[in-house]
Amino acid sequence: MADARGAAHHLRSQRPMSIPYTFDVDSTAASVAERFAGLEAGGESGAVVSVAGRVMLRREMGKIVFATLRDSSGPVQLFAGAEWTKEFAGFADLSLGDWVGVTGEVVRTRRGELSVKVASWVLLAEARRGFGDKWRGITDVDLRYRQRYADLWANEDARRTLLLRSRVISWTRRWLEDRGFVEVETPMLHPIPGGALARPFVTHHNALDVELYLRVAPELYLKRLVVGGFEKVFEIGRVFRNEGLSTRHNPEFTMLELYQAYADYHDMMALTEQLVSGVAIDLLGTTSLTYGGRALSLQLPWRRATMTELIAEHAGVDVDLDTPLEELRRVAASAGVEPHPSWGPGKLILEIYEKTTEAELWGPVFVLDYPKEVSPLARDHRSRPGYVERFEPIVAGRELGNAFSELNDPAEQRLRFEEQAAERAAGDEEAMVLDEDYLRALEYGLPPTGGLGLGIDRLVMFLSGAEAIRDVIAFPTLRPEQP
RNA sequence: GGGCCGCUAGCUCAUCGGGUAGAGCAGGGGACUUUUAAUCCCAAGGUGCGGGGUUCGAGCCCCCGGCGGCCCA
Repeated sequence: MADARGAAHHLRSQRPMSIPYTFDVDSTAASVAERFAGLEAGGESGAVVSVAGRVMLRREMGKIVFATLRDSSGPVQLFAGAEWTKEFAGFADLSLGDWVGVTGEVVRTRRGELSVKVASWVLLAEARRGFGDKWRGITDVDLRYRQRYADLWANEDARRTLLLRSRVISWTRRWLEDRGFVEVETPMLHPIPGGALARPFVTHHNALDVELYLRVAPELYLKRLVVGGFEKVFEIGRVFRNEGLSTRHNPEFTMLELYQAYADYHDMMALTEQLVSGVAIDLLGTTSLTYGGRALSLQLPWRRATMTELIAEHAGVDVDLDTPLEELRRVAASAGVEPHPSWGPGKLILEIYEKTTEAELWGPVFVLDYPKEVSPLARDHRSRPGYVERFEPIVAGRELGNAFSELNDPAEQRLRFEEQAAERAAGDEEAMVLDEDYLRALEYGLPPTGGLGLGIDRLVMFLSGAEAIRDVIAFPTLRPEQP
């Protein structure tokens, strides 16, 4: 047990003190600050409060001790003195990180700091490990994510970001419900992975003895619900994609997907820009953001431009589906793409777009009209043969989502699935698998429907200024710690 | 997968032409009745990521591996 002893070496010794099961809190740090904002320096309010939280700083000066307590609302100073604080010596012995409950009068010190003058206090939990450098916090990136519980206390930004995430999700939910959308929950365990071009995680159900897949998207189930009569549905939930980790990718992330009957992708664009600019206005008070040191305006309306137009703008080449394959391959290759022989013009154009254009698109822009070849679930464009009515909203060079006028013709959907099967056979592990039950659902009749998927993590990223997806996820996926 | 950078006390970081390591904070002891990262004194704290090699001697140089970061694919 040499290791255990070594690891425990820096742990503080346990103090014999009984920990109560509850503590009656009647005020938060923020409420104290608000309620007694008018108290003058040296003033005594006469009001007694009970607060609880963690000791963040301590200033000990003999017969008196100042401490900074923080609860989830913020900091407040504690002011203890040998003459008025029960068990003063114990209070003076508190360590940074200890949880305490405190009762006392709200006063303002001579130096003007609003304080709770500790009459009595109780230890609620002992911090047997320190929270790192009290000024610099924890900066080791790996340590921050592995020990998020410590990071969240040590780094205010980390807390603020997760709080914003919570507000974004709750705001979105309310906003959609106000517009008549109904929240639903669909399976996370899929017998057939579908709804996105991505590699799934595989798992096994023992009782049924079948392979199941963690969902890569809820899409196909949500559209089944539209078939079943839910005209406006949405789901906010986790999806899982078996891909690498990066600043922008976590294997599990949160998607908003919504479907609206009788609507098309133009309606989805309007909804997207209203939702995103609305959440910014309501939660941040502005549509003028800064991301990565660069201004980002979410002001409406957002630009709408086709993929081929944008490629022409950014890569200086005119490409289209009737461009000779050889030329598309040449353009792709000169953009640094290694064209696979099985790729048709649509896939080549998409690759060219992703390589030359996407990252250059800063300000919100709807990239319209994707090649049918790469969009197996989107409906044919009403006037551009070979394209579908699909768009991706791009913000700060990243795709924020994906939307289309949904393909609702079961025969056409079957053809698309068969093309996917061919690509899968050709080695594309991200290609979709034919889903007979989904086709059966379409045969019952899916009305014209607009669908949208929005990446909540990415939305929170640019609203919060976080440059890594890990910052907006409480517990991002990490390589397991070595024992 | 490739390139670059990093890994030293619980945390944040130093050190040197190769001579087996130092500070701040935290934690421990002490002083101090209005502090704001309080201050001051004392003591303690290290398998320098792991393994090889070169060398009289390696935290430092070389090789292999591990983990992490950034960039690229």
